[in-house]
Amino acid sequence: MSERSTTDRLTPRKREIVTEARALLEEHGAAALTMRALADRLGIKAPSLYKHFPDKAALELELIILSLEEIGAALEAAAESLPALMKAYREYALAHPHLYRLNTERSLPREALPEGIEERSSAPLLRVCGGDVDTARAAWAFAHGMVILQLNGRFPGTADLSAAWETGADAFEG
Amino acid sequence: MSERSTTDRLTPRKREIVTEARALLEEHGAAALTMRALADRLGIKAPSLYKHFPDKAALELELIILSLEEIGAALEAAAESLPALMKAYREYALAHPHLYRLNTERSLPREALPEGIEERSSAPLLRVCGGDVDTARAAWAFAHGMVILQLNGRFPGTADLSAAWETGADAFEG
DNA sequence: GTCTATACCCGGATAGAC
DNA sequence: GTCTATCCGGGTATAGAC
Repeated sequence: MSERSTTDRLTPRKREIVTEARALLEEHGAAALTMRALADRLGIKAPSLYKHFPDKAALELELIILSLEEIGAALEAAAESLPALMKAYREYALAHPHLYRLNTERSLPREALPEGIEERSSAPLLRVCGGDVDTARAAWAFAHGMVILQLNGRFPGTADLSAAWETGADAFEG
Repeated sequence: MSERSTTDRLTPRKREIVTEARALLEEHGAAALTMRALADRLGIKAPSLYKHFPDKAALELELIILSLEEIGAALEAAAESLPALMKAYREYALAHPHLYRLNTERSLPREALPEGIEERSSAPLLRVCGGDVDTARAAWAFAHGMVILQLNGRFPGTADLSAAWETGADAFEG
């Protein structure tokens, strides 16, 4: 269970860069996360970033890892029941919408990910579903759908989303 | 119930352009849908497109309208039960992944949409849910989540997604 | 309705000096 | 590890002739 966290895996300078990248992303969205803007924020010039990361994708990978770790931890802390776990998922995603998007809107670069992180991130859900992978996947799809449709402005402004969440949580508990 | 379809609303030339835009999008994805590439495909130069549409967003709007109409029709044709309707939703989305993405990954430009199209598109689902909006929203979130997580390569390659769909459909029927 | 020419802005990334 | 200078490519969009 050695779970080398982001903190151990990166040099201090790289961690600083990732931290600022995260802040930039969370504050202004994916479109604002450019190598130039990030460099500005760090008080350096864009080309200097390439001494630390080979390309932008490598930087984004660190953000994805970070987000997977945090989601796993948030779910772990709420794994007493499916409704509690869904509440934690919803709250994490809505608290970090741009990071959540970066994480979920592209296919996982599985080969580049630290060993076992994908499993760790979803283990609490699977456990709460009694090991039933079909229920776990369906529940995940529901939760992700609720979050992302809301973030994408797809529900009417008047919609009572908490009621829909409750309906979904109940549906998967039977 | 006058439902001016795309076919009546646009001049023939505009329809040709929209048709080619759709083909380009469906064949090569959103990133490939550029004004230059679209013009190439039509055998004209990019600036000429601006004689027909004020900007790219206006063109994309037509694609979104088109997709909403088609989804509504697909659901209408399968509205005998929730599982049947979900099957239709899944099949439409997977048959037109890039169009489906264009439609769902941004907030709906509701003011620019033809009157009532959003309602028409979702009416079959609401009807099948017996008018219960919470169930309809939860079921939609589930279906969208399943589709988009699959398109984003989020499920393991070995996952039995049909089983997860069935689990979800059952959950919302009780 | 189409063309040519072009402006404009933005992005990621590299070379080579210090 | 940072800099300056620069390349290269891509996109949307406009002006004005035909």
